Amino acid sequence: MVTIHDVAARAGVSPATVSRFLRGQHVRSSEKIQAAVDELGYWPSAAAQSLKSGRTYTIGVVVPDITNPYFAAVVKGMESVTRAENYRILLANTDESSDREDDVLADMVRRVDGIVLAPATEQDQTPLHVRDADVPLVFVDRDLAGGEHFDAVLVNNVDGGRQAAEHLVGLGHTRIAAISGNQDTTPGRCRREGFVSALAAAGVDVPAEYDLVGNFREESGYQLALSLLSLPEPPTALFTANNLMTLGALKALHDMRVDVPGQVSLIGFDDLDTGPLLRPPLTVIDRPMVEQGVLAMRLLLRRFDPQYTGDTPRHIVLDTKLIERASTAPPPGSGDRRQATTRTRRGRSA
Amino acid sequence: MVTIHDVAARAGVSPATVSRFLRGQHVRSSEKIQAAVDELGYWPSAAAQSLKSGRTYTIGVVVPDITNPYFAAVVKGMESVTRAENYRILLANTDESSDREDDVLADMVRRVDGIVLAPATEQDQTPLHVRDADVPLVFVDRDLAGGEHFDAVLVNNVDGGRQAAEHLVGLGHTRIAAISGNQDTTPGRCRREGFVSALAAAGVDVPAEYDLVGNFREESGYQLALSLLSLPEPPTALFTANNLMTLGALKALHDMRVDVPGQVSLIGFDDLDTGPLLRPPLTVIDRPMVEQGVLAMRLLLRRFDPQYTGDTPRHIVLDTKLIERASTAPPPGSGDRRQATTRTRRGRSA
DNA sequence: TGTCTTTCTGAAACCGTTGTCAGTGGGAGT
DNA sequence: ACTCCCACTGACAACGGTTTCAGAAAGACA
Repeated sequence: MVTIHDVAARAGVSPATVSRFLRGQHVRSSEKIQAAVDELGYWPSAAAQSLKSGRTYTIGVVVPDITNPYFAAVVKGMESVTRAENYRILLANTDESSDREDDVLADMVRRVDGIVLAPATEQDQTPLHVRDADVPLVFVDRDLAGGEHFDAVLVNNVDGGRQAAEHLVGLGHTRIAAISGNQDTTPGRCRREGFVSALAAAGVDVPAEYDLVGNFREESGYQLALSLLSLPEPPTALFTANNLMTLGALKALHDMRVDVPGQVSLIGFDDLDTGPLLRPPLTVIDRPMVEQGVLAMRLLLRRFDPQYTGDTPRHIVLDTKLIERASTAPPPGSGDRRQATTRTRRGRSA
Repeated sequence: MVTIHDVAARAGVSPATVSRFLRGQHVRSSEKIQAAVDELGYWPSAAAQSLKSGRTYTIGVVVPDITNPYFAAVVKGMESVTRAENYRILLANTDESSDREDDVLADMVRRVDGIVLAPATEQDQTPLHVRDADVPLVFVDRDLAGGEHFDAVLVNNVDGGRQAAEHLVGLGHTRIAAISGNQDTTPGRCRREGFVSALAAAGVDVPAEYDLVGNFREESGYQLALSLLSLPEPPTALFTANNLMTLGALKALHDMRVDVPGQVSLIGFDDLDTGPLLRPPLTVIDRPMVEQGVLAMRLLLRRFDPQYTGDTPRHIVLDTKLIERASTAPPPGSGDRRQATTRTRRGRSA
C-alpha cells in the first residue's frame, strides 16, 4: 500500500506538506507533489482518516427487505442525496426481525456517522441505545414507541386507511375485509386503525373473521386471502396493507378463479411499477417513495451541521393519494350496472 | 467515546490485556474486564481496527440500479452471505453510467476488502485499476473486455436469446422484432446475438427496422415498442431484453390497444414477481437471481482465504429457462385456432 | 529451597493521517 | 543592511487499537 510518506519522500517534502496540499492549502511544491501522487497512484487510507477525524462519511441504512420495491425506491432516494454530499451507504436487511436489527445496529454504530432505520417493530428499544452512542438516527416509514426523540419521515397511514375505506363504502360495499400487516409496526397498526375506524364511522362493521392480521409478506397476503374466500359468506371487497400482500391476495383471487372486481374488489396500500399492467389494473393508496428516502437522508445529514445538531426532532408526515384503477367496483348485484360492466370488462365475467 | 484505555483503567489492567481478552485469549482478570466493558458500554473502534489490520470486513457492491428487481434480488443474495461471514455491504448505484462507476470504484477501493460489480459497459477499463489496488473483484451479471482475469457469475445470455427465438419460431411467427439493451454491455449484446442468430438459423430474417436497440430502461422499452407498432407492417412477435423494457413494451401495447398475444406476442428476458399477474401473464426467459448474488459473494470471499487467493479466475455461467405463460401465441391468421383462442381468452379479442 | 518451564503481563512500537507548534526563509519596508 | 512580518515548512504527537518483546509471576519438579 502506498502511503502519504511514500508520496512525501518522492516529492522531497514532509508528509505534513503532502497532507496540506491534498486538503487544498497552498503549498510551494504543489506540482512535484501532484506528480508524485499520480505516479504512485496514491489514495489516502479511509481508515486512517476516520481514526483521526472521527468521521467515516458513511451512513447506515437498515431496511426490513430490500427486494420490496418500496424500500428499494427509498434507498435509491437516499443514495441520490448521499452521493451529492460525498457520503456512502452501508446497507443492511433485517428480514423484519428485531433480533437481526439489534445485531446490525450494534455493529453499525462503530462504523457510520448516522443511521436511517425502518424499525422492525414499534416496541424495539435498541434504537434508543444508538442514541447513547451519539449516532444520529432517523426513522423512515415506521416509528417507534419513544420515537418522538428522533427525526422521522412518515406517511399518514391512518388517513390512507381512511381513503381506502371511504372508496369502498362509496362504491356500495358493506361486506369489507382487511388483510393487515404486523400490528407491532407503525404502518401495520395505523393502516388497520384508519381503515376500520373509517368504516365504523360510515356505519360498516368489520366482523372478526374479516379482520385478519398477517406479516407484510406476499405469502401472508396469499394465505389470508384464501381463508377469506373459503368463508361461508366471503367479503365483496378487500383491503391489503402493503404492496406484497396485495400481490399475494391477487394471486389467491386468480387461483380461486374469482373475478376482480366483478365478485371481489381489491384495494392495496402502496403502488407498484406494474400496478397499471396487472389483471386487473390495481386501485391503490399511493405515497411518495423516492421522496421519502430523500427527505430522511436530508434530515439526517442536517444533524451533522453544528447549526442544527441540537434542534428538536422533526416528524415529517407525507400524504397518501388514492389511485383509482380497475380493481374496485360496486359489489355484485348492486343496481349500478353501468359502472359494474365498465369496470369488469377485462375480468372474466361472472 | 469510550476506548480500550478506559476499560483497561477501570479493570486495573493494561490495554494490551483487554485487547487479548476481547480476542478470546485466556486472561487472568477476565471477569473484571468483562464487567468494565459492560459498565462502560465499550465497543472497539472499527476505524482503529481497520487501520491496524488492513481489513475492513466490508464488501463494496456496485449495481446499475437497485430499484431493478433483478439487482435487488442479487443484492439480497449477497447480503445473506456477508451476514453469515461477518462482512458488511457498502452499496452504490451507478445509474448505468461509466463515469459514475469510475468515481464509485475509486472511492471504494480505499474502504472495502473486495468488490462485486455489475459493470456499466464492457469497454470500461476502470475495474482493471481496482486490480492494481489489490482489491479482489468479482463481476456479476455482466462481463468486461479483459474480464477473463476476474471471477464472474454470469448467465448464458446467448442461449437465453436462442430459447426466446425458438419459442417464437415454434409458434409460427415470421415477423419478429427485438428490443435490445445497451450493446456495450454483456447481456445487451449477447441476448441480441443469441436471438438474432437463432432466428437466422431457423430461416427467419430480422430486418433493420425490427432490430431496435435501447438502454434497459422502461421508458426505452416503451418508446421502441411504440415505434414498432407505428410501422406500416408491424411485427407479430416481440422480444424484449430485460424486465424493465418488457414492462415498457407492455405498457405501449396496452396504450395502443393492441391485443397480446392475439395481435402481438411478447416474450421478455427476466421474470418478474408480478409476471403471472400481468395482463396477460408474461412468457419470459427466467434465470436465477438471488442465487447469482450468493455465488458471486462466495467467489469473492473465497479470495480472502490464502489457500485460494492465487487461483485462476472462475467464470460461473448459469442456465436460463423458458417460462411459458400467456403472452405468446401463434400469429394472427395462423391455422391453429385452438391455441390462439385458448391463449387470448383474457385479452381483448381482435 | 532452588531451578526450570510455562503462562501471563505491560511497555512500547506501529498502522496512516492530521493538527499543533515552533521554527525557517524570503520579501517588504526603512 | 537591518528589522519585521508573513507565508510556508517539518518534527512530533495524537487518534484507538493490536502485536511484539522482554520480563514477571506462577507452577512443576528435584
